[in-house]
Amino acid sequence: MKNDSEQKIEECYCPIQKTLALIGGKWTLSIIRELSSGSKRFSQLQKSLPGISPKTLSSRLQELEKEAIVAKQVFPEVPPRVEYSLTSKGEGLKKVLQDLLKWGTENLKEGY
Amino acid sequence: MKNDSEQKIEECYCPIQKTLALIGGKWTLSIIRELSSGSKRFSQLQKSLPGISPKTLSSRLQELEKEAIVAKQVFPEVPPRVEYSLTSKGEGLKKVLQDLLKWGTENLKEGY
DNA sequence: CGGTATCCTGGCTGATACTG
DNA sequence: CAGTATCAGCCAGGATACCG
Repeated sequence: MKNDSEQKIEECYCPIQKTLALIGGKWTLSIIRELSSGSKRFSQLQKSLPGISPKTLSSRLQELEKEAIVAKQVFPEVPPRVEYSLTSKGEGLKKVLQDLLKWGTENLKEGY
Repeated sequence: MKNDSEQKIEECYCPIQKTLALIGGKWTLSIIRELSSGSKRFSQLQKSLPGISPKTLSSRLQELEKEAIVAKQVFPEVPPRVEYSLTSKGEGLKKVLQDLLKWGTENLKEGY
């Protein structure tokens, strides 16, 4: 009763590695969490994530945008305004994160 | 219909980070995959994972053992024999990896 | 065989300054 | 405001040698 699903994993790990590489960055999950509650501007994200450098934030945002996890909307105003938000893919990713959270909570040793 | 599960993620990411840190190592998934098909010896793992250094293999194995993902069994023989295998926790982790694989396959851009 | 001890390197990240 | 450019530091991981 577990054979069907178990086979796949043993054959192909590449998409898993890619997914981990994508969400495994130091700040990536935090960024996704911040955007879970609605779209935010670059500077808002910076304030919400104490310690992140603009360079890192920019990089992570670009990666996530490239994979269509977050959407970037530019408002042609002065001063410039840019808003980032989760796409439906990003919402789907949250599902996976739930499972990760569940497993981690149930199986990881505490007390660090 | 999605509110209940989504809340948690926005409140606590620590176990997710820990889980990612645990399985995010360069070779960790491959090690788990190798052990999926049954217990293996240190040297067998080395052969199955071309390019891994004994130091790295040892480190990953220790981490996984520490979190009870893999079990280490020492046979007091000459020459020494040690076998590593997945524990039930490790099997449970495979479930999560399935979801990761599914999401990655469906949502990640191809062509690298 | 099954590791540990050392040394070393590349890439990610942080800090900071600067620009459109 | 929303980034990019530049430089420096840390650390996972690689190479290699050695040990019980």
